[in-house]
Amino acid sequence: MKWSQALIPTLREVPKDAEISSHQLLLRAGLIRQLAGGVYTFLPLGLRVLRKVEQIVREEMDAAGALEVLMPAMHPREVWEQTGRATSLNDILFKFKDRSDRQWLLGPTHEEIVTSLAAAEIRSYKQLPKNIYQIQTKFRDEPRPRFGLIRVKEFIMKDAYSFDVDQAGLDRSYQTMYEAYKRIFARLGLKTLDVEAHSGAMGGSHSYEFMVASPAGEDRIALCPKCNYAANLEKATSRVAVGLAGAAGVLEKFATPGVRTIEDLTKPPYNCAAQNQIKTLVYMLNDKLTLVLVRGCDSLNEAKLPAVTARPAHPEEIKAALGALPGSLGAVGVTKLPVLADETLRGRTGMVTGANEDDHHLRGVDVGRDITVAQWLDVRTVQDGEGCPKCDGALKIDSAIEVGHVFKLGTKYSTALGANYLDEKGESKVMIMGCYGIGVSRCVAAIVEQCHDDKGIVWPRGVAPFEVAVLPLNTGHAETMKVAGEIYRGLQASGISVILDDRTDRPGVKFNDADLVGFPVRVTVGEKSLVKGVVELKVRREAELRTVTPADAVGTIRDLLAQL
RNA sequence: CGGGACGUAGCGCAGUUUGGCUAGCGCGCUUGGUUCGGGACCAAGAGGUCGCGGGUUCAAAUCCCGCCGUCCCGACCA
Repeated sequence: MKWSQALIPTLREVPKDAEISSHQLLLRAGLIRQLAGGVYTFLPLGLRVLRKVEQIVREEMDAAGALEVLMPAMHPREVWEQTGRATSLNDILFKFKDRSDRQWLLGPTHEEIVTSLAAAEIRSYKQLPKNIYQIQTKFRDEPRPRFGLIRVKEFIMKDAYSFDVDQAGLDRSYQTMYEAYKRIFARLGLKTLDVEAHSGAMGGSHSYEFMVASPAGEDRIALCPKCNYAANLEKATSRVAVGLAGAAGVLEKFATPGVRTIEDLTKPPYNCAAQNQIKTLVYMLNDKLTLVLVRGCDSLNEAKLPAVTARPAHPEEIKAALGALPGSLGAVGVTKLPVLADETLRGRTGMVTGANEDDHHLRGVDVGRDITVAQWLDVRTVQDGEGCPKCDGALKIDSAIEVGHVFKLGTKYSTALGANYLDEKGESKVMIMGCYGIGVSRCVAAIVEQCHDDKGIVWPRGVAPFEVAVLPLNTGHAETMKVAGEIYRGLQASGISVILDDRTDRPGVKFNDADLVGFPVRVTVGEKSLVKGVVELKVRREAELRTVTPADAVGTIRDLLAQL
């Protein structure tokens, strides 16, 4: 490709609407352009990167025995009604009608479609296992698109779905995908953390997310630098140093006019440390009003609640059940409602909690003596610096971008959509599913987040839009153009992707654009070095400048690339 | 959906507080010339519904009302 004939609209200045580095650089390097909030065009260079990512994913999926298909982006609504997700996912669905008023939606994911396919086409255990995947555009009406390509309304995803006869088969399929994912991210040049994820109320036993640590990430993860324990904050646990028990005391009610928060009680005249308070939260768990207790210094992790459906109770519900409003709630003496308590409260004495009477609290609470706890469990959110659950290290909390997810689905969709097969005995059984996603377009952003410097992108070789850029510095100089042209054609002939910057711009422009776009290797052909009989090679991610004779250039570049 | 900011040439911005003649600046773009190893210089140009609609006024980029769009924080996130 000759630069003069390409469409690479690099930007000298940082676009106003871009805050995170991948967004800025993808725009500045001329890879993407925004059409609307969360909707982007991939320009030629961006598309080349996207295709490379896709191809790596495709090769590894194929190698893992998965079968590529292409499912529709538009789905009749009825399929989604069969699993109930037309309703449960309603808010993120793009919906429309055709000319005869039939209702459609744009697929936000494809469990329904692939399971319908399996139900229709797979009948016998002899046809199993199968792993079916696609690379497809997905549509989600995100309430808030943001961060460039990281959270968008239209994006490209690789989604794979495994169908097995039994749990052991699912375990194998899952393991195969897990290993394929490791290879995929390594080839993409992404350093990922595989973290235990919250698998949701419907989930199976295992769910791992592949995360790229980045300040632009929307997920929070807890990691242990010492033993590599890593978990999504929704799931993370920790060793907590239990504070000193307060003096065992007498239960006593005291007036706290105007006090509504834990923090209020930490101030004079009460001076009650947050960790010696009991935070009483009221939730509707599986439609049953339930009290949930954590220490005042902790925050509840809703994902850990043992329920399929959970929502905070409304103030009216709370007032009706406990006789007080949030701010003065407590579990002392409550027997009509189940009480769940975090493990950190076990055995605590001398605690302070609400009295279920507005503007009054209780002190001297002995949790074991005064509160009827139905269930002890871990429902708190891990905080930075707490002990690692697997070793004696300390956890760090970081932001990360989720680029992949492997998940044991179970039979939710196969049951709803009748994906059954006949086993050896002729009995009808339901297929057991796993699903495995990779955010392909999101990976492009994640790679840029991880691979850039102050000059621009530093593409890993495997996904670079071109592996080499050849820069003839003075296009008016015949010898320069002759040498540059020979190297350009030589690289092409060796199967190396190369762009020739034949623009008439000054050298500085070319150097800066090459750095900005981030080609792994740059070849500089200029009069200064030509008189010495050499051209210059520069590896984007290194500072060192090498010189080689034009005749040796192609071979040296091939060697350099092989090391990248 | 709640909170905040912004919307003026392709990009980045000034001008809006305090209404006033032909709406400016830098970069980029076009033409000519001089240049040519890290974003050149000179000269001449092109390019604008000041987000949209309504209102106030002799007069609106500027004031008022409504709407739309984009970004950030939060809520949400199969």
